[in-house]
Amino acid sequence: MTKTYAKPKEMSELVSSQSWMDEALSSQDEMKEEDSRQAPYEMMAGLNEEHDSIEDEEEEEDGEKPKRRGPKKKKMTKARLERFRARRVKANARERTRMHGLNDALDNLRRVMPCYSKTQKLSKIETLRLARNYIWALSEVLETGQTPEGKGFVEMLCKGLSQPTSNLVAGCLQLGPQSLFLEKHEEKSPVCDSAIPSHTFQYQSPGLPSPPYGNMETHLLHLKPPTFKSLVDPSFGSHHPDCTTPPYEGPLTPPLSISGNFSLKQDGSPDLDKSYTFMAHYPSVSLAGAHGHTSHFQSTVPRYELPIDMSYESYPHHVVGPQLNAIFNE
DNA sequence: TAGGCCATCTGGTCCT
DNA sequence: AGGACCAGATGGCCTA
Repeated sequence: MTKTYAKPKEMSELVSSQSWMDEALSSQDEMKEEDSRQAPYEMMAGLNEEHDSIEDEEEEEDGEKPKRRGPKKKKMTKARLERFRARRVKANARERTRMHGLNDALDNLRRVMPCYSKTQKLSKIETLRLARNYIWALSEVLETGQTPEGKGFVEMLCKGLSQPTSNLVAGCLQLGPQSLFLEKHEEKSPVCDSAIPSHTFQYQSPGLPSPPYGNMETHLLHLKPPTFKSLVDPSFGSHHPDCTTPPYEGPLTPPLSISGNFSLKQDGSPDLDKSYTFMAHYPSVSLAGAHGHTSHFQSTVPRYELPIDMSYESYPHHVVGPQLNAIFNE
């Protein structure tokens, strides 16, 4: 489909022809800026210097244009044009930095989501939706004081998410999406119905995300082990000069095996050296410990029984984090 | 090839 | 005046 956007307002007026864009694009390779998508406007700063006035260009280009109302714009002298361009260049740089900071924050958010993959990032909108659902689901858990029941918890997380993201979440939480969605279909549950219509269900491998997220095997080839830190690591520092949100460097959950279970060392601790794909946070694990009873997660997911005791007490302290440890022990 | 997602540029608006 | 924020426009990349 051809996108039919209106023409940019001022750019076409500022510059009489498309030639500046062509020149700018052709000269992109020569640019020394870190960003190869550097501004065409910034690149064109040295172009069309023969024009002393923007208004001159407007008059030349479009004689049929209706006269603009209001006070007549100041004549754009060469000096004014220079200043304008300089301002624009600076503003563009600021805007880029600002957006990078925003993206960094989104990345940090992705890392604390129930599933996280460096290779297949959730889109921005899906990240926000999942975050909303996650907060909602955890709030429910806190309010009711009960551990999240596997399927119901995943259903809450999946509400309004796309099918691939829903499958990803379900896979990460070790709930077979197939069973989840088929059951949902049978139960006519409103949750996720719009997001994952049964007739479009294309799940291929139980417990694994569907395309475009690929499968565990392919991801396993590309992933590196995570750095486990506490969930509320005080050592957080900003890696971006303009990013006020400290980077989230990990807290993530132990690596999953292809079957979706943790890879364990001989001593029973998670094998952090093993490749992994998606990291799933298990609120049920932590909260089970917090409320002093064991997780129901295993019993609700018979096909993916966890090989270890998933109660908080058995969970490695360095994974959960001392801060949370203190909270849970309150 | 359509459509989704993204980065970037840009002008407008508000605030300091 | 200048910076932050925002939303529209645009083109690139990728996937089904």
